[in-house]
Amino acid sequence: MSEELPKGYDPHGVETKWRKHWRDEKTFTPDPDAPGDPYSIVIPPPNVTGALHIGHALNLTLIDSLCRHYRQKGRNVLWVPGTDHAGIATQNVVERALAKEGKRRQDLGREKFIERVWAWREEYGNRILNQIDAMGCSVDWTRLRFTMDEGLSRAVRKVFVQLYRDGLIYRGKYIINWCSRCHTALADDEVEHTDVKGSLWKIRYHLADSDQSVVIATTRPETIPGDTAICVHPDDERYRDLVGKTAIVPICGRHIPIIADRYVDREFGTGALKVTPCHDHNDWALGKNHNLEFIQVIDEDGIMKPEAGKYAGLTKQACREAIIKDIEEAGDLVGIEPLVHSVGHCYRCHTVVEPHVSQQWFVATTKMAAKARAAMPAETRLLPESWLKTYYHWLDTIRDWCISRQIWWGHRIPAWTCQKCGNLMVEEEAPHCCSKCGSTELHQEDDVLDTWFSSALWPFSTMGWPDDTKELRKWFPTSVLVTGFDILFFWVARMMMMSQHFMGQVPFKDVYLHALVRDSTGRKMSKSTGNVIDPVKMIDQYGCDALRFTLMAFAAMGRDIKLSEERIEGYRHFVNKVWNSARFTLMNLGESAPEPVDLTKVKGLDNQWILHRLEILKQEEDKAFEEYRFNDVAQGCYKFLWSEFCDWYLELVKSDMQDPGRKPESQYVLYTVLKEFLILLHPVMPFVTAEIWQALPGHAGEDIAVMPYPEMRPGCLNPEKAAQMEFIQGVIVSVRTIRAELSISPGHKLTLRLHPADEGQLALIEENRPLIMSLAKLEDMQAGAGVHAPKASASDVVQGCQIIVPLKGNVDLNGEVARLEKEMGKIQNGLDMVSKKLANKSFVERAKPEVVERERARAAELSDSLEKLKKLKIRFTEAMQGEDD
RNA sequence: GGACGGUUAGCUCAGCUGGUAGAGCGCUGCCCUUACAAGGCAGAUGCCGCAAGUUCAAGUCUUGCACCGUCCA
Repeated sequence: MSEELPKGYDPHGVETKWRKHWRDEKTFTPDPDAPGDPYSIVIPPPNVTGALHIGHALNLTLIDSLCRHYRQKGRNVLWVPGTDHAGIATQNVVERALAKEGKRRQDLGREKFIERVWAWREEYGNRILNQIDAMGCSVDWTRLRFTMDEGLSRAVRKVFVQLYRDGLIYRGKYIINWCSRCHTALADDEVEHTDVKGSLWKIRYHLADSDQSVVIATTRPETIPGDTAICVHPDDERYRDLVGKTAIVPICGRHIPIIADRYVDREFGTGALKVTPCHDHNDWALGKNHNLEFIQVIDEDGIMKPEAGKYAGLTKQACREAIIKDIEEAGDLVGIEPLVHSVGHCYRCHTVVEPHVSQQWFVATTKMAAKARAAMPAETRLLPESWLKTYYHWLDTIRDWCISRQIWWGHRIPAWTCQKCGNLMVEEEAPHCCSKCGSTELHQEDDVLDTWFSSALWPFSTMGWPDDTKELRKWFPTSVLVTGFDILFFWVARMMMMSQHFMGQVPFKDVYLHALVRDSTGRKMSKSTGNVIDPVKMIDQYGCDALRFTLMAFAAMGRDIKLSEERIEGYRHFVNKVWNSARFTLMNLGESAPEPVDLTKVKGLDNQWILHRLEILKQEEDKAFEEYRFNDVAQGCYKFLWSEFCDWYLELVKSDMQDPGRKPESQYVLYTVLKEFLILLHPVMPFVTAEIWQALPGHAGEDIAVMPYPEMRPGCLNPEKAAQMEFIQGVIVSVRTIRAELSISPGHKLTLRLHPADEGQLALIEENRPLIMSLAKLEDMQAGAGVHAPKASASDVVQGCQIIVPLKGNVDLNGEVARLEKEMGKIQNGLDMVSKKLANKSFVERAKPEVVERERARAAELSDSLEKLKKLKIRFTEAMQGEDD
């Protein structure tokens, strides 16, 4: 027999139990040979150093709901979990730990340091995985992956070598973004630009062989020692005669040319630009185009180099101050203006990024970007579509991708240089000797690859590539990628490129970009602001289902989510409501499953109605999932369960349960509706639904996670019966309203007289007498055209049917007059609006006939109601004046 | 400077292909009616940012403006 459920839902025990069950039973480990169309998703790998934050929680909830839904739909679902090694971030964490011991990584040496990172990962790297589990994610734990695993590392090496041989990876000395704190190069998109208050210094440069001078404007005086030209716009009248002449760099006296280039913005500053090719990306381009000298004056640690002359050894900041002071003393400081300008910062540590010239490895992106661009939306759909433009723009303006990082934790670049002859060898496995001279003195590149380089392979490397695996054949390309829009470039675009190049096809059919989770006032959540909502804490406090449901309910496409703890708390009430509706159901069922009846032939209007509503819900949920309308998925469940199933159906069924003639049918419908609803809700709330399911008679020991989506039952669609139910509900609400507004105690049973509009209504009323009696709390009900209606009655009109509630005892009669007048006012307003429309000739002529017809019908019904209410009011006032009937 | 998004009830937000403004929370009143007080019943609340245009009809389509936000340069 089924056990009785406890009165309130307690998530803790339930969640632990089901998590363990799913893990132990390998419920979510699919068999590639099993039937069913493949459906696959790879997890956006969280950082191993990370802890679950609310953004992950949203991401995981959405993915899990998709996986569970499509599993129900009979698809063969694979969800691959895993983490990435987060080169810079992880190295930073371990270095910080070392620092506490007073050590630097250099003290350990590369090998020992790497060991140390692995040890750290062994100890702490599982935290995020456990948290993924706590979210109830139906991932396949047997296929857990890590970007530094042997298999994935092999994929990285193969890709690197192949791209190198295809001429798409090259090494060269270029200007890149340098973080002097992380001590590594960064890719362009790893630089975050933020507005900073700075100054614009205007400095005079004298011309050689003339007493002329030119005033340039700069935000970075410390780079002056590295100046190798002055640039103006070719059309700028002010400077036209200076072009081709030679200027003298203040302080160091170097002679530099004055050149002209259309790049210069004449409006900015003085319209004259100093050019420092080694310390600015745009100047680098100018330097290349105009064959300028390249002089590097700032080193990798942000210290001035010997090339900076007397300023050598100073920090950038100290140098800036010294230079300004010197220039001012020389009388060449023309002015200082405050300026807000955009400055690049390291996305990992927020240090100001320095453009820096150094030898790095690059991926030539132009060709791959063009292919990735062309694939959307033809082969891969991007949702919401509004991101397409951004995606295109990024790919159109892409520069070669700097992939080398001067750190130790990561995939070491598989390139070896012969120490003897300088031969460069790029190989998947370490060569034993030089391919040219045979020397065994080989040195592998010190740099490692950008973490995103390995992440870019994730959709196929996790499935075993470069081996030809069953997984790849079954599940690649993946069905959808669900991730935050913030990594559209970092990750999505690069996966597209790599997948097209190596797999010959796009990595996913759909990309769904979800929003950012913000705090209730719309600010980004961050530790420093102290406004973070910790999902782990929320799960602990309110249960995982409540958290998931909340995130889902707010996940409207293309919009950020403003979240507050109160909302999660609010949806916990919903979890409890589900729980209690199940308790009620169980109490009204026997010990074994009820005898089946033909659901397309049920007799009770309440049963016909709820089955109809359920059918609609099934269709809507299915469609909402297909269209990634997650909020509609959640709202649909909420509305059905609370406003229809609990508020109406359960109340209606109570009266059925008193009637042996109706009980068996209603028991079976109740049982079926709850069951099917639980399956529909399961993708959003896996735990509570699992727990209830196994408590249902006939389902002990079952796991709802493997139950199929309820079959569609078109025979149960019944709009006519649904409309009839709405009429009955209207009658009940009307009586309730009279009761509430006239302050008649809920305990007091009322008498009801009904004058139906037609025979159909009368029959309907009679058929559903017990339902009305019980929900409207009546002691007596009489319906029919000739039924006596006392003048001293409260009244209303529902779809033409007159509702008459005889008033006895201490009832506020004035209250009823006021109530009637208010009601009539409302109807009059509606009638005025419709009449105005119908009086408009153009409307009647030009609007669609069915629209006009609908308005006419409305007008008729409204004026009918109004007429009836007027008469009822007259009778009522007569009664107040003492006229008996 | 460019791109994108937002502006609807006190708060947070839904409103698809134009046809009587919705939900949740909050608020007010009444109720411990044996599934649930984490509940029930009933109620109040909206120049749908501003302005113009298209249309018989605009929260919905077009344009302009304002303010807020994000990304890119």
